[in-house]
Amino acid sequence: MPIHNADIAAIFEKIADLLEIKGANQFRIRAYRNAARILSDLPQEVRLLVEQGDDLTRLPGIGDDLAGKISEITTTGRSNFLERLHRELPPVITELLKIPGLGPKRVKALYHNLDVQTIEQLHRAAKDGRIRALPGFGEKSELNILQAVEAHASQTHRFKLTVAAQYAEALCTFLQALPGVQQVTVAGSFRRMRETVGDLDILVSAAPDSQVMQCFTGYDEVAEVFSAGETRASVLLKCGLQVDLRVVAQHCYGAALHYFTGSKAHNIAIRRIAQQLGLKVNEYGVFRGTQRVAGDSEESVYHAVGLAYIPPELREDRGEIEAARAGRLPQLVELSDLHGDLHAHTNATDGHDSLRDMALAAKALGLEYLAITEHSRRLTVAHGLNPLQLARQCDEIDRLNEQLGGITLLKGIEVDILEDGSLDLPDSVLSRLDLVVGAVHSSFDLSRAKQTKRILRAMDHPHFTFLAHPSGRLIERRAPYDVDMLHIIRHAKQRGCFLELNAHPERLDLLDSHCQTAKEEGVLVSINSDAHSTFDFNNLRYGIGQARRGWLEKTDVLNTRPLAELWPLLKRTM
DNA sequence: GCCGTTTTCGGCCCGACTGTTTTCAGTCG
Repeated sequence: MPIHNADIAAIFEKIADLLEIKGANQFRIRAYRNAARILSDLPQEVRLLVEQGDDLTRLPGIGDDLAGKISEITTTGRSNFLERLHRELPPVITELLKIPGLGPKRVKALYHNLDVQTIEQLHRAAKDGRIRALPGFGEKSELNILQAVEAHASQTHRFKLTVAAQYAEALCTFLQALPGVQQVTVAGSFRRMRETVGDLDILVSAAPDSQVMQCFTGYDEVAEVFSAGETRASVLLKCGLQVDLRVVAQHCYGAALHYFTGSKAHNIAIRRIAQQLGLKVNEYGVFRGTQRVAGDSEESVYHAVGLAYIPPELREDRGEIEAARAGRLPQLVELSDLHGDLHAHTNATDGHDSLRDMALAAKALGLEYLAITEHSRRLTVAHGLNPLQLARQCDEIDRLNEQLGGITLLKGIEVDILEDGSLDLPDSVLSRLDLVVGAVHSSFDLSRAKQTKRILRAMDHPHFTFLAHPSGRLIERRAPYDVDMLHIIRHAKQRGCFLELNAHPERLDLLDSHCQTAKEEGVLVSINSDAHSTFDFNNLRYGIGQARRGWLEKTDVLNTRPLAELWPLLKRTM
């Protein structure tokens, strides 16, 4: 069974957890966590680098020791070091770190004094009143642990960006209307457009005498207040979403926004640079000694440490700081750059709205073209079209294009890629279309080799235009199928076809790291709504967010082209 | 455990809130 980057990252996280409980050097622990993050973000499988004999220490944060451990894990599937740690501490004990309020020191104390190893044992110890007697704990701590354990049973999960957006919008409207409130911004992973968010981080600037904190903790939707101080509060909404609020004075807004947007790794890197320059960065500003030299705006924070402004979507410590320093940050694609949408459905299959309504909605958004790409016959659950039905729709599109002004409908299909890599409709039918979108909707569990071969063969088809939702994952619901994405991207380059970034909030597929690879390999990405109703065009902004996280610029995106420039790109040359 | 335009050793981001404490450790973001 091949070892994936996520497997190695999980082992490193486990090692870091156990080292923390043991009380090891905090920087050693950080090195493991940092390496876990680097590996998770890496677009290529590190196992392949090991097989090729590449020097792993070229990766940031990986030195001789960790390179050796990575090689060991990829070849044996195990880590001697982790197993040695397991002999000192029970492996399950790291579960205890997931309980809010329990960190390494307290877990260690609970284990050594009360032999607590599992969450069940922790629950019993708290109920029996044994925890309050431990040094450093008290009655309040014991009660908090009991409540945290009981809440843990109901599992906190991450929220999809679109879902979080609904709660965020309502809360911002509420906060903005409070007396004394000047500015309100949702920061954190939401602002960085991560595909899911674990909590909402909201920044507010307000007059010193404002009652914003009290109003926030008293907000209708609040189920529980975890903490509430003068400048910071943390609550749980009834929907299960945690919200952290930070209030600062207006003149600190830029520094606070930078701090509260993260990511943590990005902030640490920035602060380290500041340190080298004899500066200190915190949420109140940039300081030289006691003198404040920047912090009104985020731009001023970056400039103070000698960098160009870095857009939030790039702030993951994945090379953006080096790029900013070298003056080669990308000019990220924007929603207004899109000239069209190349993936949409109508009520002819599983969509809700008519051809005409979809066209008018796209036109109202300012799009110049919209491709209609229904499912093909194989996908019976979606009422996929057979050749005759598709021909009729093509006729209808021709008629509509004569009537509609300001928008052009393109004739397409989202054709199933069958298990052997052939397409679900005959060439004679596909040849009439403006574009052919290939998609995998079945046999998700093929081996990596077979799944990759299936897709490569589909791309070889002379009419194939781009691969829809390339990884097939559904966020929080279905893992991506196992494919060699680098091979697929290179094959797309060779064949002159493209990849989709599907903007549906459940998909956001291509993944951001694969967008970067596509860009590096010179393969254009098409950012499409996969709209099944006129409302779904709203999803394009999430696709743009994902594309920006993947460093894509206007020129890297297929459908930023005006129609006149798109036509020749749709006609395959190879 | 990593890293270096000052370094191969000695550093490693910074502050708020809570609870158990009498001045601060632990946890979190």
